Amino acid sequence: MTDEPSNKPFPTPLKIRGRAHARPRHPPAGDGRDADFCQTCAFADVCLAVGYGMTELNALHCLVEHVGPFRSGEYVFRDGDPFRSIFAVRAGTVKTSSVDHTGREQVLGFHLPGEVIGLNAIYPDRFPCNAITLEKTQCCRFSFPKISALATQMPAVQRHLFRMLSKEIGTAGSLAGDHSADARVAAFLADLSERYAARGLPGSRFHLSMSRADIANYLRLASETVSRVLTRFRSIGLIDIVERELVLRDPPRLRDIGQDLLRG
Amino acid sequence: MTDEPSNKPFPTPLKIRGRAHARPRHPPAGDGRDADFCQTCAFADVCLAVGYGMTELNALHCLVEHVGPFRSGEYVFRDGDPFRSIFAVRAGTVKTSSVDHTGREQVLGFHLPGEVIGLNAIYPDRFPCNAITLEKTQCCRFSFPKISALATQMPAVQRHLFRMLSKEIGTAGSLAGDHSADARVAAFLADLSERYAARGLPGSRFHLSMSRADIANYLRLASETVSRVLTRFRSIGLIDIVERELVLRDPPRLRDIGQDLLRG
DNA sequence: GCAGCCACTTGATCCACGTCAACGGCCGCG
DNA sequence: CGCGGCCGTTGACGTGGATCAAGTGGCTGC
Repeated sequence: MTDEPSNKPFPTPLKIRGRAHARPRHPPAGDGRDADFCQTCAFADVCLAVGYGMTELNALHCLVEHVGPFRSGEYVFRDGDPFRSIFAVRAGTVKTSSVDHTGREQVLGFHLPGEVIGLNAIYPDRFPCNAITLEKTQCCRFSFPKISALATQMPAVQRHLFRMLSKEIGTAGSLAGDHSADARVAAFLADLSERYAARGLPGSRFHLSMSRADIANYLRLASETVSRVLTRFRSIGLIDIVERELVLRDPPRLRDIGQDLLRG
Repeated sequence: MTDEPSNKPFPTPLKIRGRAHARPRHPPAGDGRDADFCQTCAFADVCLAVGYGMTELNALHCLVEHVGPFRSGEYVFRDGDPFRSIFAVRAGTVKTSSVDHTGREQVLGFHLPGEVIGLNAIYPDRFPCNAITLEKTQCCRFSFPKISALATQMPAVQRHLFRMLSKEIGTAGSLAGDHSADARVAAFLADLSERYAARGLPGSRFHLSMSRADIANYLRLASETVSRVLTRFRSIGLIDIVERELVLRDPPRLRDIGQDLLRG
C-alpha cells in the first residue's frame, strides 16, 4: 500500500513535512489503542496526507464506526445485502466469497488488517459476495455516502478512493492466468507475506487463518493439490509449515516461482 | 433477428495500407456527429443525468479530446506509459494486454464502443498494459486530473467514476474461476453480445474483430481449443460462424452454458 | 504464376491436475 | 471411554485441454 516512487511530488511524501502545526495526529476521538490500529489502516495514508488540516482529519474520524468484535465464522456482510458502507479490517482476517449456481463456494479473497473490503459493491449497489471472518475480527465501517461527500471536499480522500479501487482491478485479475499449481501457491504465500510486511507485521513467519480448502478454492485448485505442493515446498526447503504456522525460508525463490501472478 | 448493417460503426475493415493522415489527428470536439457517438458512450449516463445543468455538460465536453482515427494494430497507450488520461472507445475495438516475464502476451480484455479503458492505471500511476486497436478506431481522451477536479464539483461525475471502477473489479475477476472451455467460450460470446446490445448495436449478429489466438489468449485456452469449441457450437446449432462473422442462434442456451462466468 | 506467410482447422498424443479413496490426528460430545 | 466429524496428507487413476503436427485457403510480394 505504500506509494510507488513514480509519482512523488516530493522526495519523501510520507514523512510529515512542514512541522508548523506540531499537533497530535489523532484528535480526541477514541482511546489510545485507536492510534495503533490506524497506523496499519488502509486510510492511514489519507490521514497522514491531510495531517495539516485538523478539520478533515476530524471528518474522517467522525464518520468511522467500529464494528465487532466478530468471532470466527461470522458475517460482516452477506451477498445481496444493500450496499451502504465499505469496511476496513482492523484486526483479524476476513474471507470474501460468493456461491455459484450449483451451490459451490467461490473464494474471492482474504483480507488482512488494514485492508478495505466492499469496493466491488459500489456498482451493483449490493454486496456481490459474503464477507466471513476467519478468526476473531474487528472492522471499521465507513458510510459510503458520507465518505463520498467527504471526497468532494477533500481531494486527498477522493484520490485515495480512486487509487484503492484501481488497485483492486489489478489484483482481481491476477488469478485469471493459466498458471501452474506451484506458481499459484508460491504467489499466494509471497503475496500474503508482502501484505503482512506492508502493515508492519512479520512477513516471513505468520499464521494461516484459512483452511487448505479455502486456499485451494481461492487458487482454483483441489485441496489435495495445495497439500501436495506445500509438502513439496517444505521438502525442498522453501518453507516450514506445521499445521497452519508458516515460515518462509526462501522468499526470493518463492516470489520467483510465482512471479507471473505477482505483477501489479 | 435480422441484422442492421446501418448500425455498424464501420463496415468490415479492409486493410488500409500506409497512407499519411492529411487531416489533424485531434479534431476539436463539437461537430454534429458527436451526438451520435455520445449516445453510446460510457459517459452518456452522466451527460444525461446532469442534463439539466448546461454548465456541467459543457465542462465535460470541454475536457474531452478526440484521438485517432487509429488504424488496426496501433497503440492507444503502452505498458509503462505515465498515466495522465483515461480513454473511451468511440468506434472500433481495442485490445488491452500485457507481456509476462517470458515475453508472452496476456490479453486482458476487448473494449467496444462506449467502453472506458485506463482505469486500472490510476493506482500504479502508469499504464499496466498496452492498448492496441484491432480495427480502425477512434477514442475520446479525458485528462484524469481534470475529470477528477470536475468530480469534486459534480457529484454525478464522481459517482459515475466510482461505479465504473467498481464494475471493473467484478469483471476483472470473472475469468479467474476454473471453468470448462465450453463455458468460457459461451460466456465470451454471450458477454460480447450483451455489450453490443447495451450500446444499441445488434447483439446476435456481429463481427469478431479479434483473432482466434487473441480470444484463446484472453480465455486462457489454446487457440486450437477455441477453434474446436466454435465448430462444435456450430454443429449443434448454437451459432453460425464463417470467418469472423458470427450469428448467435441460441443466446439463452449460450448464456446458460457460460452462466458461472457471467455473474455480475 | 509462384513462394511465403498467416489464420484457422483437424487429428494424435501427452500430462498436470482433478477425482476418488484410504488413513491418521484432533476435538467435542455423549 | 468410544464415537463421529473435520482437517490434512498421501496414493492410484482418469481426463480435459495443451502440445505437437499436418493440411487448407487466403493474401502479399516478387
